[in-house]
Amino acid sequence: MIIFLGDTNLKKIEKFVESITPRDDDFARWYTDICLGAELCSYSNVRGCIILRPYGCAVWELITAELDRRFKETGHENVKMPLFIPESMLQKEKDHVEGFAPEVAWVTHGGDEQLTERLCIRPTSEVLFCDHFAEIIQSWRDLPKLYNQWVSVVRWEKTTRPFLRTREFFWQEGHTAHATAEDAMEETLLMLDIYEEFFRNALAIPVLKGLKSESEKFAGAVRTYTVEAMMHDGKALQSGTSHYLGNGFAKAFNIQYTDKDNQLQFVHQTSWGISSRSIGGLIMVHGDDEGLVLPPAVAPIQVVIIPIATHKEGVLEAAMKLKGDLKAAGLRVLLDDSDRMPGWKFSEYEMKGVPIRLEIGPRDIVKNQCVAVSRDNREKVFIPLKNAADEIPALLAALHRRILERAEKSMMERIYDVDSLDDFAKTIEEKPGFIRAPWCGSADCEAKVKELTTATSRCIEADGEIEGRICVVCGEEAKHSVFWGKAY
RNA sequence: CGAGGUGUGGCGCAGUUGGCAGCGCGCGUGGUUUGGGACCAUGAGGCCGCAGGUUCAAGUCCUGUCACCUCGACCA
Repeated sequence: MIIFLGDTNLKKIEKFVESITPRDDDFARWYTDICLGAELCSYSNVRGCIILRPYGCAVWELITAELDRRFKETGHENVKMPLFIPESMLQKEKDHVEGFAPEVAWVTHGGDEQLTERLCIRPTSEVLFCDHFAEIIQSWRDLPKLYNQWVSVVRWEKTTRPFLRTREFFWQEGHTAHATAEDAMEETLLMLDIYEEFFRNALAIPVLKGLKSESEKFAGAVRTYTVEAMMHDGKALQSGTSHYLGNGFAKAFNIQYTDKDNQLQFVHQTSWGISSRSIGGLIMVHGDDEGLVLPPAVAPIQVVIIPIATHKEGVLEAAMKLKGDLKAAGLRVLLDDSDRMPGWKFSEYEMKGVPIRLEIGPRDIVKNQCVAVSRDNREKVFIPLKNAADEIPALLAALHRRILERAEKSMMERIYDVDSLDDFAKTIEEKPGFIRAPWCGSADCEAKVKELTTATSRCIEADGEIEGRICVVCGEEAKHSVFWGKAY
């Protein structure tokens, strides 16, 4: 049988061939297609490492700028610690070294010569900061020390995915030392709040905030708090953590100060971090079948201007004037006057998640207007050229609100309350999302949930309702209300 | 770490029984186009992952090795 296809069908087929994998057909492949297609990153020749390409790097730089500003506003200072940790130093805190040992990369040689002591490539820098704190802290007047660093760290992961789990990743790690446990706890919670605020207001990602269970907490911490986001496929992404370290590290590293009564005291510490993994979150929360959708705060290009029929009288001039107006208004603008077809450019910048597209062609110039199209809903509005600089910021703000609201609705609608383990297993299997269920607090029950459902405890709900409720596993009195989910 | 898969122009792939290394996209140049991924013409681009072996002859067969991908196990 011979099938004749009309022009329209041929076009559709061509487009289908060139487009990315539909999100709901194969989420994992869709994710990878976006990472590569939006030119965020490339695979490198070392397994588990990625090359951050200019566009992806620009997103990361905007993320770092947003966070760094918040850190500075709350009195933190940036430092840079070395890349290497001597093996003996790493081993000073027992829980810590046990937690990280399986994924540490080692340097054994300098040139041809074997080192007398192996050097670990930092998987995190607690011990480096501790060693340094011990040296610089003597008096209560030296406290608090509020440090942060922007570096990359290495964890020799076995299964890797771009941004979500790479062997080397970029992050910030805050490390602070305080006179009292109360001060350290206050810092721990302050940074957690800053993370939550950052995710909402910069990345338009809603998060659940809470305490990690004993088995999920950071190696060496007394308490670990987390912000957890829900991805489009219902899985959880641990997006930022804030640890209250107590004085365990201080004792291991002898970080002491003299208080006002001339007594020697150990400091109380915190550490907290957000990584380039958050870019993966951006993709998986906001992206759609056309590609990435970026919230304006971290969009390297907030507005792309696409002139139509650039050879026609006045088009390019009007586009350049528009670009100048928008730049003067403080927006990040790109004018694409390349000789690509307009349709090609539309698809390209949708793939890259540019929030607003402005079209300006001969028909608009006659009317002294341009066409603005929002990335998330493709809504078109006509804007008089002289008003563009005033009206675009409002469009950007509206886009941020819409994608945040949509993400919030999507998360809230997919948190399911269950009261039995059967119901738990059935729900997590049939309805991707989070489970909220009471828990007695025992590690055995927690492990049993994981074994039966593959879901792990994500965090303990702050003011969870547990009055009169029982643990979904053992039936004992519930101590906590816990959010559970399958996690990246 | 276990199972599977893949290595051939920049990318995606084909390459039969061993016999001149090809196709699509992309890229360069010239021109026509331009409101949802244009078209014509004309060019450039290769140690077939790497190392051995068999053969008159290897992208193709054999042995080894390396890398990457997917799914598991593991993983603050």
